[in-house]
Amino acid sequence: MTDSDITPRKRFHALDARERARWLDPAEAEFCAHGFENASLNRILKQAGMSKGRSYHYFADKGELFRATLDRRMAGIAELCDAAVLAAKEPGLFWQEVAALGARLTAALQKDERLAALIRTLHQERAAQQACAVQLDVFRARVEALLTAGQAIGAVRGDLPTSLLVAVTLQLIVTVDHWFADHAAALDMAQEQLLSRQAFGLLIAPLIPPSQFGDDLP
Amino acid sequence: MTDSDITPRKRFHALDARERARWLDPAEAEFCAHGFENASLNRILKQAGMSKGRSYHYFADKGELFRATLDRRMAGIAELCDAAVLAAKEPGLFWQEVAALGARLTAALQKDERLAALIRTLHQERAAQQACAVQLDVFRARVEALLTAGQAIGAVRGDLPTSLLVAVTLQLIVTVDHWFADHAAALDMAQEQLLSRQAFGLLIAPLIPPSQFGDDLP
DNA sequence: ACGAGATTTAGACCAGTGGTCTAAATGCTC
DNA sequence: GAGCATTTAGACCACTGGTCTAAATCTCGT
Repeated sequence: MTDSDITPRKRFHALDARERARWLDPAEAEFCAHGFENASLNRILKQAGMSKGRSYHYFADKGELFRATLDRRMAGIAELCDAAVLAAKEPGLFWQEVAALGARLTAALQKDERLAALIRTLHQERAAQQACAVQLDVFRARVEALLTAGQAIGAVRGDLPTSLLVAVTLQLIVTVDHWFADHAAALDMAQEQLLSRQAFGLLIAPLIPPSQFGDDLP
Repeated sequence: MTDSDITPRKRFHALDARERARWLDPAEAEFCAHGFENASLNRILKQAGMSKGRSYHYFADKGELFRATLDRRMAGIAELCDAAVLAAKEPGLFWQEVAALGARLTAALQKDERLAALIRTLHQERAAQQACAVQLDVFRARVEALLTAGQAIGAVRGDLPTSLLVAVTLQLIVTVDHWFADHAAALDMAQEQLLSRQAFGLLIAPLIPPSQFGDDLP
């Protein structure tokens, strides 16, 4: 059989984990250190001792290598997102489950510095977002399902398009995360715990049905 | 006098408006069409009929050219931000002034498509943000002053660091703006007006003091 | 064990990037 | 018009991600 219908991605996937790490370890180091656009493919290749030809045999382009790097780190994250939150039948429980979910993800990111760096790159660079469009859509769909479930039981406001609420929520998550990353050094642990509890309120404030607070706005 | 203490920026500033436009018009077209990083300096130069040497005589680097482009478009925006909002003495009036300010800025951006494109680039590309760090800090300071004034009269929650509220507010502004830019085509004017009123509530929700709504959160 | 055919690999090469530098042209003043 | 500072053109640099060819290697039927 000719290789015309075998994508580089599949070829890479067929390699064993040991061999894949020979690519992904240097790539991850480079992407974490320089982000996506400023990462140099040539530098990665030199570091990994691989040639251009080999690279484009296994990865269609730079984006595919980034995606593979991210995929490896993301393994094990999916199982943190259990479905309990979708089953909640009243707002109090719903938000409690959301808070627990958020805490789990936050803890995972705090433990895995490399993953946090990759995700921050993904957040900051449009080119990286294009490279990972599929994964991002999956994540977006997850958040959308969550918000829709919240709307169904009246925990989330239903007077605005879901896509707008999703966009706002995603941005708020990364913004708050980013702020904590920037200011973590200046906080002791007690402060950080207190703040992150309050920051959770910040996150969900735009989602609360507007009738719940006094409408003294123009 | 030798030119060792004259910066490229000053040299460009000394040109008359007619001459400056010969640089800025092609630069603006390129930046609007391709963003910052993907804009090609060589293409701009070819378009403007200028040489490399001349370019680096007037602009230290690509970023300085982008900054000059943005500066020209931003002239006239500052006067839209009058100080009435800072003088408000009770929450209702404060939010009313904020809404008016937001409406003015939104209208300005809707009228000036090029400015909107440049600002969107500024929002999306880290490299552009670094090039315009000074202007961004000025804007951040403006928002911070506004929020501090709001906190002083109890219109804005005071239980979280101002810098966090500033970060969240800035991101929400661009996110909501972005959503509307993406979905404007699918909305008729009446829908858009209604939505943008509601979206304003979305914007300020994280800023409202938390005691104002029932704390049924974990 | 061998040779044909497919797969994998190395790395020269490409058009492009932002930025530097030299040397000529130009402008300005005495 | 001489002499000097400023301005200008564009060759050149190291580098980018990506393409392509030709050689090496591997696989497999005999």
